[in-house]
Amino acid sequence: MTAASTTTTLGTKPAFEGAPATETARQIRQQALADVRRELVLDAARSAFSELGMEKTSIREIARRAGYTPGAIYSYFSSKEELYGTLLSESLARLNERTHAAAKPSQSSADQVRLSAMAFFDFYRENPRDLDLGFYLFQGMQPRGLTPELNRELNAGLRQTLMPTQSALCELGMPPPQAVQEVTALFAHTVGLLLLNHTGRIRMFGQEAKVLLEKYLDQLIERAENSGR
Amino acid sequence: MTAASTTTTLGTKPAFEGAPATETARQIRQQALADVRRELVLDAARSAFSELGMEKTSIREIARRAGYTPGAIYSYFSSKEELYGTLLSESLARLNERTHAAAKPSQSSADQVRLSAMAFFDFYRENPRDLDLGFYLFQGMQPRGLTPELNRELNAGLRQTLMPTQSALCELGMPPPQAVQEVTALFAHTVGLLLLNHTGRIRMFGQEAKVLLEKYLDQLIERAENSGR
Amino acid sequence: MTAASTTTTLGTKPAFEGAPATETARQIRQQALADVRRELVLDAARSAFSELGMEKTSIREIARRAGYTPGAIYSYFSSKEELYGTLLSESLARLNERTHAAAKPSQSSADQVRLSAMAFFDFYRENPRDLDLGFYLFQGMQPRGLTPELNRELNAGLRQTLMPTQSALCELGMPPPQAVQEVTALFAHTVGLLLLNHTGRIRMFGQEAKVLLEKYLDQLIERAENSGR
Amino acid sequence: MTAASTTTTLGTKPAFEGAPATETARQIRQQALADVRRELVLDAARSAFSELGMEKTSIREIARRAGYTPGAIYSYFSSKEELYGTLLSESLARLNERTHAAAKPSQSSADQVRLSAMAFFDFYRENPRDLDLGFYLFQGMQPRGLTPELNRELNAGLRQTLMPTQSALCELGMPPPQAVQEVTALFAHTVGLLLLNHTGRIRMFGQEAKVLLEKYLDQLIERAENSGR
DNA sequence: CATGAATGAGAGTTCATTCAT
DNA sequence: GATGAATGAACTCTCATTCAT
Repeated sequence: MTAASTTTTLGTKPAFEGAPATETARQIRQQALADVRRELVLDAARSAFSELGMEKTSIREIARRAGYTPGAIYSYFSSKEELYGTLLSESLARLNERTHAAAKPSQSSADQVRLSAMAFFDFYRENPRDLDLGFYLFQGMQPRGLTPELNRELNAGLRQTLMPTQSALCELGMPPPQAVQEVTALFAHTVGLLLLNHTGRIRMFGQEAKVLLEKYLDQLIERAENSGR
Repeated sequence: MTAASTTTTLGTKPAFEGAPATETARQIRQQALADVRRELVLDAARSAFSELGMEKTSIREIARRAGYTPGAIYSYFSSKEELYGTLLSESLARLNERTHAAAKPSQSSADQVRLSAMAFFDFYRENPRDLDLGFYLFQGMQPRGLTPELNRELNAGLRQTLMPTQSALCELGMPPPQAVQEVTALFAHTVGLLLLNHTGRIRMFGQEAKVLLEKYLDQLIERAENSGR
Repeated sequence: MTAASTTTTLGTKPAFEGAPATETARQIRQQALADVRRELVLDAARSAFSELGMEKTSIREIARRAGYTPGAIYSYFSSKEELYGTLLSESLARLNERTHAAAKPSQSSADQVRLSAMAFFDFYRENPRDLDLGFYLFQGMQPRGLTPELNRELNAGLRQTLMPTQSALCELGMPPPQAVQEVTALFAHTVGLLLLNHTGRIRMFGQEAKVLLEKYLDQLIERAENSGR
Repeated sequence: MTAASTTTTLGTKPAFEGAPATETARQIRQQALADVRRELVLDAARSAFSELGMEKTSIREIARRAGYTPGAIYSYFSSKEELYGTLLSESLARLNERTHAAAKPSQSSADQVRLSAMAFFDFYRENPRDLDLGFYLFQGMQPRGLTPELNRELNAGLRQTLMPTQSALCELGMPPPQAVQEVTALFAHTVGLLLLNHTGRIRMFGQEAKVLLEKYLDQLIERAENSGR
């Protein structure tokens, strides 16, 4: 900016009346660059979280890892919470991809239930910081400092993530309303297991989270198969 | 001093043989007073937590609510973490009482399962901040700044809480190892539902946490009754 | 960014060859400014020390005098001890300059002993807070919170300071091992006198520190001159 | 106080017109007890200092070690500084005893110089915390918070401590004014060596404090013996 | 005389955020 | 867009001292 203005004769800002077409093209390029840099910040934030945890990660630390100074972060995110929100949004997108990729039409519906549910479980098991992120932002009744739009988007993303499992249950003969109910229960069950696992409490009982989830899925599939009759 | 004067008629100095006894009486009263004040601090902490959440609650805020200056808190708790630990410990004690009171020998074993499990659920549903407390302190692999002894004590307390349900399952004919497994799964399921409920995510699915838990318990009892055969 | 803009001729961005140079120039200016401000903080610290003494000087007080808020100090020094260490380091550098400047080759060796030793004495006599600083940081077996590197640096600086005197003693004919010993004793003697002077205890004896040091130096030079024979 | 009032019938305060003789006897006993307890506090302070150092020793810690609560300390000392002052006063008394005991009339005057000076050195070498105490209280121009009386008393005590050495120098034939001067210089030299030793700086030079002091004393005695001629 | 609860001031330090450049 | 200096409010915790009992 400062540097840029030194070479122009106007010294203030690029002329609007110049070549609009080029201007637009350049704007597009600029936007692309901005997106890349924004992603760079998000990468830095992710790496900081996964190494230091949610609480020890400061804007300073994220900036440092992104090769920026703290102030620069605010060019891309208007607050820490917004940055977190975006991070969660991307996390949900990756999760979504995993659960959808897990359930292929070539498999039996039972397998689709099992695999999509397991994909969900494995995602958070392998990336416990993504779990932290979700807990951090959804603590309390109103999600912290998230804009309502982002909140709705996150909710929709989460809902979407469970669709493969829900559809597969329907295909097994379960009536849609019951499928929704079962998917909700499955979601709760999975989250509970992940939490016990993540906090180490499951060792208290001498159990394995994955084994328990497998048992739960067996029973769920049995209920689905029986529901049709 | 105060105590001493109560036993003498002259009001100046205690009789020799009276002294030790009265001394003790005074100590007991003093201790009782101290306990009351300590409890007052804990009440302030609880109220702060429930209004502001765990992270926004500072020693300053707790002191303010207790009518103290920050330094005074350290007469009762040597650190913030110790205060939190005590709070969680008391929370678990209350929970323990609830689950044990819920399952009476006069009831059928099936009802004992249902009622003790529901007592657990209702406790946290009614006192969502107690849930926060547990999550706060058990975050990460090693509980934050808790002494290992307190950690063990808390683990034992939690384990104890689930015993009524576990015993009732055994009485229904379930082999002990399976009962432990089922209780673990039940614990996870309940925690998951509480979380969805607490964060409002369950509305997303148009479901009721309590209904889902009831369904889960029906299935659990059925499994228990069948396991004997 | 700046680099990217260098490819157009339209004047929105700086020319290729100009950018790096200006960039560097700006960095240099920025750095110079930063150095000035850092020195400002050190000045404030020095003034606070000299008025309030070492222990009553807090980061808050230093910030106040420097026209900063407490947090700003941490942009320049990562901790109170680092600030103190820097202060001591600069103090030693000034002292070093004085003792080296005092002993010129044109003088007789005896005068070099006298003048360099007196320079040491006068420096601390005129700047008693520099003495405090040294005592503060070198209290106890391991210097308080100083990094080992800084500690080594300080030790080396102190050692260096006494070299002019040591060399002059050798030139007077004193064997090096004895010169080291004598310089150590001289150092102790000087520090002792400074201390008595600084704490006012020397008045107790109705003596003058400088006179005593002069006598000591006369004897030392005599010993040096005799040691050759 | 309370105890005192127990013998009166008025129950409020001792009657002046009561039995003065008995009152006095009891008062004396009381005073003796008070002195013992005061000494107990001083012992606690000494032990705390020698284990924790001057800075980490708080009134709380001293009280704890004395078996008292913090408030009780103020029955014996009106402030922390007064406690320190008393401690230093006792320290000087012990030192005094040592230097006087070291120089016996049966020894040669030269030995009396050597032994009394060494007694001084050894005392502080063996009890480095007593050195800290002196430095702590005599820092800055005006001794911290000491009453002028105590200050004078301390000065006199210190002066007294060096008398055996001074007298012995006179006996060796040194004129009194020169003896005072030499004793002052010796004092400074010793303090300087103790300081270098205490802070570990003497290792920098590869020297031994005691050896240096012995050399200094040899020279001093030689000067004394020559001064008569 | 002794307690012990409480104060009040202050310590060092951290951090999201702002803003002139 | 980016810098980086700076703010301001917050944090946990310590301590000498006071005072009603």
